[in-house]
Amino acid sequence: MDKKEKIIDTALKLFVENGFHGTATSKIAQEAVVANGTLFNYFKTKDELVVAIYISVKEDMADFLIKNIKDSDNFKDVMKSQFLASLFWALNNQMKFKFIQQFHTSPYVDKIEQEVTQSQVLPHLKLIQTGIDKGLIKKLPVDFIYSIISSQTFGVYQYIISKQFTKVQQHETVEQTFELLWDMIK
Amino acid sequence: MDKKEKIIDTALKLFVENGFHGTATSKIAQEAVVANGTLFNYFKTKDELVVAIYISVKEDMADFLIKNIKDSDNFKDVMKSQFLASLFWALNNQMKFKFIQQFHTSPYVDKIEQEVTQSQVLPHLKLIQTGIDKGLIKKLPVDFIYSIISSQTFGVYQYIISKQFTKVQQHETVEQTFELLWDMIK
DNA sequence: ATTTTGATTGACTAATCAGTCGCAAATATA
DNA sequence: TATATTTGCGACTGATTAGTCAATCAAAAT
Repeated sequence: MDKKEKIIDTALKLFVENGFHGTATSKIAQEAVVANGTLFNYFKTKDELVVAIYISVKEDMADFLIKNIKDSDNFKDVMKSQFLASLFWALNNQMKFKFIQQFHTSPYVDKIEQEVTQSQVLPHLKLIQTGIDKGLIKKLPVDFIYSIISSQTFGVYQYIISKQFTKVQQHETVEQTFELLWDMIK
Repeated sequence: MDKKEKIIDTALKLFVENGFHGTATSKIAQEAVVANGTLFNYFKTKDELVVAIYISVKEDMADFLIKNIKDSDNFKDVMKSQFLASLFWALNNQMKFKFIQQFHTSPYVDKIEQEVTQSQVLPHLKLIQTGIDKGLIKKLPVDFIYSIISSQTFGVYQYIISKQFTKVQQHETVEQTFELLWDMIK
């Protein structure tokens, strides 16, 4: 197996479990069954590793969302498919989702260039803009609506995790939340 | 000035700036103009300090919210006053708010007893229950609605921070968001 | 068969860390 | 004033840390 990938996977797990600074590089190397020096061959510093994981995880999610855009001419359906896909991904990649949250609320966020982040939300902003142009959702700033939807996603995620829902219950809750959300912005 | 308070204030600032493990206890003591050992007189361990700050900050916020409950028989007004107060506090105590976020998405959350957290959200849950009983808001699980509102609060906060709004613009945005929220749950 | 190349290793280090401890100063009690 | 208690100090330590580097290895290229 690719050592770089192994290091990323192991580090992701340990970071989520013990925090960024709470995880020693030696521990990562040890658990990844790799020499200490190998880690630093692939990542010049520990910080570089953290940022690399963030980018990798974000790409992973972005790829999934792109693949799941419902190609319908019904705007609400398209919005819904994206909302469902986001939550589906989060619930099926809890460690990665937690990592993103941890990263976003940590001082590391400042170490990442705006462009990287911006390019990933752009498709979503465009989708929202389309809805506004068609008069299907309220005339509000696109990034305001995006902000609301994102945090709502996070909120439902937390709620679902806190309960021990079955897949069916999870799906019901997500559907229900989208309807609420839609009522709000339509 | 009270040394314990000075330590908490300094630690809060440094933790938000550099993360929990990224901040050395020696650095905290130094910046608080206090001896290294003094810090450990007040807090047995670094972890204890982190948790103490969390509790202190949470109390601070809870106190503010209690003081700002509008004593009206108009349910919507009461809800609104709480929503506005939450955001007002967050915007005027950004460091403390950031600390809470950082804490919530860190492995430290597990170190805090459920009871402490529960007692602080209870008044809000009760308020929501009242609204449901009176048939003023939708019949959904109270903690689900609480989840929705909380994440909405966080979302608007993030949005307002990302823009550089004047006080007036901030207020307008918050008011507007509450109306959206109300439309969603009513 | 020999050389070259690049990946991999793990012992090593200088720095930093959380936490200790014996003592001094300040404050309270008598 | 004398004594007791609390509060504060900072040099110290043993453990741990991120990061280095010269040596080794496997495999490909010559």
